[in-house]
Amino acid sequence: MGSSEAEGSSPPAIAPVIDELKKRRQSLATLATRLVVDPLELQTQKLHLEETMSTISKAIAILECVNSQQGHMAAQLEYSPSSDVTNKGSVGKRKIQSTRKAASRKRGNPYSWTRVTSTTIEDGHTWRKYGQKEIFSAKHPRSYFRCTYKYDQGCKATRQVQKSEEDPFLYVITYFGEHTCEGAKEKNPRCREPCVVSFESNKINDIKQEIAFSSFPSHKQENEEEVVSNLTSVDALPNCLEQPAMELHRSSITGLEPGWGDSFSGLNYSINSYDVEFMDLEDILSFELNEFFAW
DNA sequence: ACGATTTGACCATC
DNA sequence: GATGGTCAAATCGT
Repeated sequence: MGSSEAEGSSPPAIAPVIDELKKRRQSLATLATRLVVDPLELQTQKLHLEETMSTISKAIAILECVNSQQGHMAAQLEYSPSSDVTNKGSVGKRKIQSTRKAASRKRGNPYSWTRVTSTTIEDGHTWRKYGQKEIFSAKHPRSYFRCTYKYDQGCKATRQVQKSEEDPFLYVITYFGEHTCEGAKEKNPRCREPCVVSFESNKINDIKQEIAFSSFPSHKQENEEEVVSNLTSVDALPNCLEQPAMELHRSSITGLEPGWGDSFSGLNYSINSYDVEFMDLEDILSFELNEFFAW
């Protein structure tokens, strides 16, 4: 069943996306040369245009690299939907074997995507922490979150947050399942689940951090580990404040040789199941460009 | 009082 | 048997 499907179904169509990105980069370049406005304004706009083009270039490079690995990766992208919630809402005591069985299948589930970020805040959804675990061979514990609307609306989305081994200031956030809930997204439908390509803005990030931490001035928890869980409550932050920049993290693109993405070492966004991400790329770009030109 | 978090226990998978 | 994911009672915060 699964094997024939893996062979027959074509992997995510990346080539068209690459072409589209190239076209947009070209049009941006053309546009940049035609900007005739207030010199002060021009400087800012050019700067942002260059940043945007730089981001697009990186995306193209990564996509091309991924594209070359597509055949190899296709087999790993088989979607294994979460088990049916036939016993959802059963809050009985311990005898819950069927639920456990279903939950444990998450291990190795390819239908996930990973994001590495300097904060754990704001992805447009509200999360409830349901566990934390010390992970063998990992320095930092892993926190487990489920969607706040899991029981209200049967939303199956979950995420795991863990401090990066390489950089303790970064958090590796792995998402599982898709949100089927309404509540969180209604706050800002623009805020899509995946991280977006947005204009770099350290200032915005600083503001976010400031808001995040000032929201819990008297919290008993002070070390960084605990901040991971605290920040989940900050999902109500202004949704217009997006992540500072989309970046890619080579380690989580499965099936690639170590070092393939060294040239992207400054990048900081990771993808496990990239099909989920690329579906949003067009929207992301058009949104950001519209946002920019609305400036 | 209520909702969120913590944490030890349970259980499936490897 | 080791490990990781989830549950749920206990605890905490507002």
